[in-house]
Amino acid sequence: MRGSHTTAPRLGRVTLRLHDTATREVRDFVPLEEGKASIYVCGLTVQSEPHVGHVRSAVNFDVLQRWLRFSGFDVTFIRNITDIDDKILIKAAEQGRPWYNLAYAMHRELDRAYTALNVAPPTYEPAATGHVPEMVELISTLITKGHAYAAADGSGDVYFDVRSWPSYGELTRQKLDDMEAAEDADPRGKRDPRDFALWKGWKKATEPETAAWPSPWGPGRPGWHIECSAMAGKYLGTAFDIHGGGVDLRFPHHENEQAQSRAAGHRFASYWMHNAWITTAGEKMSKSLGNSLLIPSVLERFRGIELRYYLVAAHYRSHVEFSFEALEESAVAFRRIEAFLDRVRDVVGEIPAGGMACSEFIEAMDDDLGTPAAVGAIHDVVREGNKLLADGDTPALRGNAASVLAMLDVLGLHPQSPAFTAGGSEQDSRLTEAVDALVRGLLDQRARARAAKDFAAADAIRDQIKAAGIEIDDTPTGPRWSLGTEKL
RNA sequence: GGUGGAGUGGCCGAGAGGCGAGGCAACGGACUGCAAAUCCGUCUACACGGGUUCAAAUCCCGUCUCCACCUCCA
Repeated sequence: MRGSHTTAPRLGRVTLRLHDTATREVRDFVPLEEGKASIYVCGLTVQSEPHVGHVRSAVNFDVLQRWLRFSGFDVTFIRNITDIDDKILIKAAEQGRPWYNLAYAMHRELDRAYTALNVAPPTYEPAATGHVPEMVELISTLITKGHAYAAADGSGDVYFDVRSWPSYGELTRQKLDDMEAAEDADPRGKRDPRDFALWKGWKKATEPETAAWPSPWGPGRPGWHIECSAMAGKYLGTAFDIHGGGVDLRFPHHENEQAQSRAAGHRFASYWMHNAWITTAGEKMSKSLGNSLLIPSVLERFRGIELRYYLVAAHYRSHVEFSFEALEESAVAFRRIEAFLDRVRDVVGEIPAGGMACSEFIEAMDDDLGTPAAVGAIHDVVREGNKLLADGDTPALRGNAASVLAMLDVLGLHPQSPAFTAGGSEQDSRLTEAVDALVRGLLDQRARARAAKDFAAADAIRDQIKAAGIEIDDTPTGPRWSLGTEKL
């Protein structure tokens, strides 16, 4: 079971397979440049507080990033922030504050959520508003090449001309003529109703001056799709390996991105990866959103590491029906792993770093990031470890636990990750020591009562400790205490 | 209308032609003063109807139900 592979780089051996939405196949991952992987993932539009669905995407692609690094790739990972768009402007206006104030506040909320879930920061996180010149340049290129035009109605809008790009629709295998034309949409200055905005002319009457940038077509702001094309081009070049995002972005966003970038002469992404939805009550979260699904609210009931485990235990391409019951079950399963590691630490001390991942885990991850099977493999190793613990085989146990830790780390679930231990202050550790001293005193009394076969007294002490929210486990090496999982 | 996806045991969730993922719950056993934890075992499921095959949850045909996207939702 254990150890035919190590954490050493596995360059030269192409073993990783990824599902490519464009071909709808699981294909060998062959990077453009040996040993390197470049990834662009669509981040969020910072218009409201992040909910569970938003962080799923981030966690899924964080696992991809970690797995590529573990596999020895030099990873460049770009995840953008869309900090200017219709909804931000509308919401900010409703709330009577500047749009950039709202966007920044939501961006900070998002960062907090990412941190709580141990989502590693990307190589760079470009914001749309910081890249308007690059977008203007790309739009100009498209106009020059005959794939875009300034609207004839004098609005200052610029549209991509879908009829000028024959392969439009290739990513989602749709034919232009089969697409439902938005019948209610006003044609504005479009040549075809399916043409999409690259640049939106400033609407003086309804939008603040701060939301308009200069351009050859007059003041305005970029369309959504062009942002990602421009930022991906700036940080990853005209060709890169993987483009990711949620399934809903396949069309129109990713289709449009690809059309724009290829029309401008870029090869763009080699692989497209899309994470599935997480719904509640059968509905997508944006529809059924109550406050309870916002990240800060979920984190009042579950730890970040538990929420992350829940998300990682499902395959990224599988639809997840979110429920607190399922999250609770998942948390219980994770605590089983954690409790094992705690018990091991009592026996062997600090578990060494650099453990080996088991081959089942590696095979699962190489197969399109098979995190469910990978998690299953971790549970198998934990079961082995529990036996070693019972047998008192300390040397084997050390390796076993190190393996568990290494695998957890790849999934971003290492319990000692700074993200999960942060907040522990000097005050907290003193508090822990104080509680430990008190509990130990009570446990000594209980031990004396048990030695005297006075089980009524012994159990009374255990109940008293339990009433304070502390669980007692009798182990071969003596009793140990831990904070109970039920909140008082 | 077009495109993509889903329906699995009490529950959550994998798998994608043969060799019973994993977890939770339940039950039986071991261990324990009793618990808890842990280990061993039990519970043999794949929406429906046909078909292909020595063998189908997995492939094919049909049916039903559900979901997402179709121009600024992760």
